[in-house]
Amino acid sequence: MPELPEVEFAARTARELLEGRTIVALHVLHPALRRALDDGEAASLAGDVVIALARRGKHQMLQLASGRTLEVHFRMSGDWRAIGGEGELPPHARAVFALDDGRRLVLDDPRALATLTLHAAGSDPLSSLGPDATDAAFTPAGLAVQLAKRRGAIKPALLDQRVVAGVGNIYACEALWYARVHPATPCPRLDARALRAIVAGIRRALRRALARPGRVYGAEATPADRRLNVYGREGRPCRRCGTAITREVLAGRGTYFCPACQRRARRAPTPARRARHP
DNA sequence: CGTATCCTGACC
DNA sequence: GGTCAGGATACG
Repeated sequence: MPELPEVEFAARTARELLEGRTIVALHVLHPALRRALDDGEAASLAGDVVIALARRGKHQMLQLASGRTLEVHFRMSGDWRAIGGEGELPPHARAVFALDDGRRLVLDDPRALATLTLHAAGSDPLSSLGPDATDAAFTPAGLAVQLAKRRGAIKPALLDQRVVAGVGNIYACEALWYARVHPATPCPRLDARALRAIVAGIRRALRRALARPGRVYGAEATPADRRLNVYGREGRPCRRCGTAITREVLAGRGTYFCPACQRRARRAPTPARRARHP
């Protein structure tokens, strides 16, 4: 489920429940969570107070009164469910925060890949994260700097959270469709115009998803949800030109694009790139 | 760089 | 039974 927009909506839910509340207990229900958070750490959360919940990229950071930070990452299928004291746990409950007002916040995660990580006071766990995709600090010029070190394809680069935080497989596909850039285009072949289009495409795809809560993909997305233009639309007509959408695997991820309106750049963008040719 | 891996469920 | 999945990381 979660890319930046879905995490943003989930974070709003969690914020409402958690902020200002004392954690009575954190119950860890799935053993995989213990790889990052041992039982002692989980127990140490009892009595701590959630001062604030901040989202950075796809990470949710719970700032605790003790000065520590509890990082929550949903990975592939995590989500929050809020229930009262009597409510039944959802079928894929993996962890439960019991709060001092009697309510509970449940980490619901079918694939059990989500992580909870406790960071000591004063540590800076997200220092390598790039600018938030929704932030004004994410600019074509900044993207150019990040991509200058890369020779590989643009789409895997957009999925690298050090380049830009919050872009996942769905919105990387969508953004490149808006930008009319082929996902396999080598980074060195992208000129300034293409980078501007990619940044604008990312913003546009995310803005569209952030405009309305709810899933954009999967069983819970209604057919009326036409928020996605290429992802999951293999064989269906491109909404711009009618050409059948193609699916290819790139860097191990399903990659959807229009083979007609997303072409690879034909030549290097700057003379410097070609300087070594005679 | 691509590939395997974590884990479970949905779908063919 | 096999394949695929919205993420990230360890590894060759």
